Amino acid sequence: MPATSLPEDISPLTVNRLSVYLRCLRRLQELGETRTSSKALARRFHLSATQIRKDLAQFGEFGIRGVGYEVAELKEGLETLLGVHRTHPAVLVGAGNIGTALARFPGFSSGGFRIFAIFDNDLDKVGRRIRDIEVFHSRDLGRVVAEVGAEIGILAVPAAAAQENCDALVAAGIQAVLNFAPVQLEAGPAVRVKNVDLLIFLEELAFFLK
Amino acid sequence: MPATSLPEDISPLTVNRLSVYLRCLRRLQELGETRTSSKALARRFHLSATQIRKDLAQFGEFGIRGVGYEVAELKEGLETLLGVHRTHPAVLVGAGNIGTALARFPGFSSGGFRIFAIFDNDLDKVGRRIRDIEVFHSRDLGRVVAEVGAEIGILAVPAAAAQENCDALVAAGIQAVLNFAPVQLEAGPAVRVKNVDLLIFLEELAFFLK
DNA sequence: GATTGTGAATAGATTCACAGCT
DNA sequence: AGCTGTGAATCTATTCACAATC
Repeated sequence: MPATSLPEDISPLTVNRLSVYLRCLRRLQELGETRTSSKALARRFHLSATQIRKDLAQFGEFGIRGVGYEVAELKEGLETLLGVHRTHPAVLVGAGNIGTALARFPGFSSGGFRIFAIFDNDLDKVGRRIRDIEVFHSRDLGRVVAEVGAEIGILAVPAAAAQENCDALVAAGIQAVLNFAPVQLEAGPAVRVKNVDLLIFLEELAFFLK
Repeated sequence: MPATSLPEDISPLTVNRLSVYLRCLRRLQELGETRTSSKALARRFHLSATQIRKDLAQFGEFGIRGVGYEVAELKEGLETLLGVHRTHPAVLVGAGNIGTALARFPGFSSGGFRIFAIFDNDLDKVGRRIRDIEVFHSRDLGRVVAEVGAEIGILAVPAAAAQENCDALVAAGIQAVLNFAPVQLEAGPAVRVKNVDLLIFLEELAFFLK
């Protein structure tokens, strides 16, 4: 029986691993497996069995001692924990290369997120649609964010425009920002910001090249 | 005087922060600042002054006690440490949404990386060019990777095709893989893999929404 | 007999506090 | 006087080892 209580201090590292576990369970379900164990998951997906158990233990008891975990049950438990059992409304700011790719990315819609609007200040793009999502002018950001009740803002604008667009998102009441621009954004403490800097990923790889 | 010695056990966390510091220094240089200090950096970019010093200390002495750091000198030191003082040859596998956006992304070329070839198995795409980079058929991956001497492979293919393409990259002698597919890849211990899963980023944000 | 869940032990990362330079 | 570089102290994360359960 999943308890799904929500303790206060959970590390992002743990949360990221929960996402990984969720992927693994979805994969097992595709393969028709109905039951698993921390050891089986660890072996197959190169994880740590102890860590899986410790991570889950923070949220309740998901397994049966001596037996293991019910795949469907644990999967649903993780979906609930991560909050992807419902769909989160999001908006995308920036309809350039990366923004367009994100708008077309099918994974979001099937994974608990939906982009309801795109913003750009290029008048050639305003009014067009990317995958059925309308592109609005940036000046309408506040209004549209409120209308669609967006919780998450995805920032895919040039570095120089990132802070002002972040400010606009925050002013419009957004709660979390996924930022693809290579700048350290300044948002209030109430807004969670996650930075995704493609160059930093490559630089990490470059560092470890011998 | 930068020592730029290379100790053996450096954490990826440290390396990512070095990348952040490098961005900060570039920004200061744009603004015409010629000298800075750990405290000044920390205040301006919301970092930890002690941590900046500790991170740098692992690689030598970059500053002057009582004075601070020379912006240009520290910037170059970090570029050398991260290995971006030279350009790393890379290839991109997958010319779909994300692959195309990556190929067009100007940041790579200006940041120490260059994509020399794109691979796809869609014959409609083979032979075309994206931003002057030729799209080859995936069957030519081994030959072309060897020809251009690619060190880094960027994987932007569907999940189901990720492992086989990773295998092909590894067989061709690639040393590091940046993987955008939502799968835990199996590469040898000699190959460094960095996973970038957009859904996991959003799930982290979703978790922390109240 | 097998596996979970967990306190204790270990390893790793960050912060503190100050000696050592300029 | 002010800042770097660093050992010591603290905090965080992971792993070990085993009691509890099926």
